[in-house]
Amino acid sequence: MAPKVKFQKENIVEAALNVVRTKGIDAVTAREVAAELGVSTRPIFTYYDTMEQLKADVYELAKSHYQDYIQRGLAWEIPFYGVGQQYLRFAREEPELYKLLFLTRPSEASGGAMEALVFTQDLVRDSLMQIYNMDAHTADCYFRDLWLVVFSFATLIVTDDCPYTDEEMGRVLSEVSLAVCKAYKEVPGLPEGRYDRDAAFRELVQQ
Amino acid sequence: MAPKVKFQKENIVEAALNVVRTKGIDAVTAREVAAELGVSTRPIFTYYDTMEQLKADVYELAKSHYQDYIQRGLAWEIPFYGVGQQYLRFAREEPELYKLLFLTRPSEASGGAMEALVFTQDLVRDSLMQIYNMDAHTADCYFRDLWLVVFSFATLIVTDDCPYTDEEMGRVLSEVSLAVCKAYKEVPGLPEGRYDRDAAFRELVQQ
DNA sequence: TTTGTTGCGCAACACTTGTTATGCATCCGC
DNA sequence: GCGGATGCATAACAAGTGTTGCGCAACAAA
Repeated sequence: MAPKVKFQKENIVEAALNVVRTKGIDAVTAREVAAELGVSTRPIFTYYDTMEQLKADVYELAKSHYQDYIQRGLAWEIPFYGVGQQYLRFAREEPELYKLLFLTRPSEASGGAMEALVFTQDLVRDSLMQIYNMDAHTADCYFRDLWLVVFSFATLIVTDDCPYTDEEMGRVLSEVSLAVCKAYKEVPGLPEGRYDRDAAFRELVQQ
Repeated sequence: MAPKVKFQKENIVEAALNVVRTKGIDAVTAREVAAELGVSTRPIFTYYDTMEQLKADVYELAKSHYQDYIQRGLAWEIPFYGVGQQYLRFAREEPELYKLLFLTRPSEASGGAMEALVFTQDLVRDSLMQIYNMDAHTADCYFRDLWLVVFSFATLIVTDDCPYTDEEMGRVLSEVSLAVCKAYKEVPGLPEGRYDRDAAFRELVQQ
């Protein structure tokens, strides 16, 4: 009765996400997405009335990729540390998706930075409450410290050549993570000085 | 011999900066800037061959505003703390300029986040070396901690409704600043706990 | 007052965007 | 096979962008 459908909604959203990956959210135009699929612009508008709706779906797909990264971080030996590392990894490997999720205002796409932040905070809070028997408020305070560190690093990574080495970023992150562990677990004595704690952290991880 | 010039280059750059302030850098179009001045688009192109050149000047003007904020921070009782506070103030009062300076890639305008970061780091390093007799590397480490905190807060402020109150941000900032003072000055004993140090900091300031 | 220069308003050009009208070609039910 | 519903390519439209030609009118020198 009708010709077979060549492209599903999924294909279009994935193509649009690939455009974001390579050229950023501003390059997500009807013609650009169509070219990515090797199609005309027509099929896009059989699934979407406006490009805004497509962008909203792209945003959701990007968010689910982000959530995958963070979930994997929870599986690390020290989940608090793992979440931070995975956050940085997301920024390195998917900088344009990072910018879409965290550096654009809600109006332009949907959601906004707050949404992903709250998602992450909920995960970390649950993890801290469960592992360290921490109360919710304290957990949120520690999450805030983690967030301050990794959010800065990640944003520097995606907006410019980051002035800090991966090694330095890892060290600072481990220091913050260690502070959490130290506060709620008896941890082997720390070396003196604020910037030499990574060794102690490695010891802790090896236990 | 010729009609009097109505608009100087300066007027055009300032008008463009006002457009950035109210509608963001993407709204800086020839017609928008002309409307801001109540002129046609023609005068813009007597001073500039392309809009990109105008945007470069706008970027420089925004940077000088930023530098004014930071310079004022150095005049505070505790310059390290003052710089952080002024950085947050800049984000609150000039969010679009902040986004232009710190959340866009170098190619789009000129400069990029690194340029402003290096400028700020130089100022803070000099200040720390002078006041606390700190060596350059240590000063940069402390600057890094300050930067991590305020850069995260500021970026949250301009990209979304920040989940942290001004009071909480000020508290964390004072905590970081206090760590600097504590390391290089004998400071009255700190209350226990990682998140109650603002009282001690206030004491310090009152001395 | 005249004259020549030239800043600027007007309006056009080329281009890119979202969105849509048209018509071809496909392919399921018969 | 085959008819018709319909997915899709083509190409157009309107709106918005940067940029530029045209011509008026202002104004300093004569």
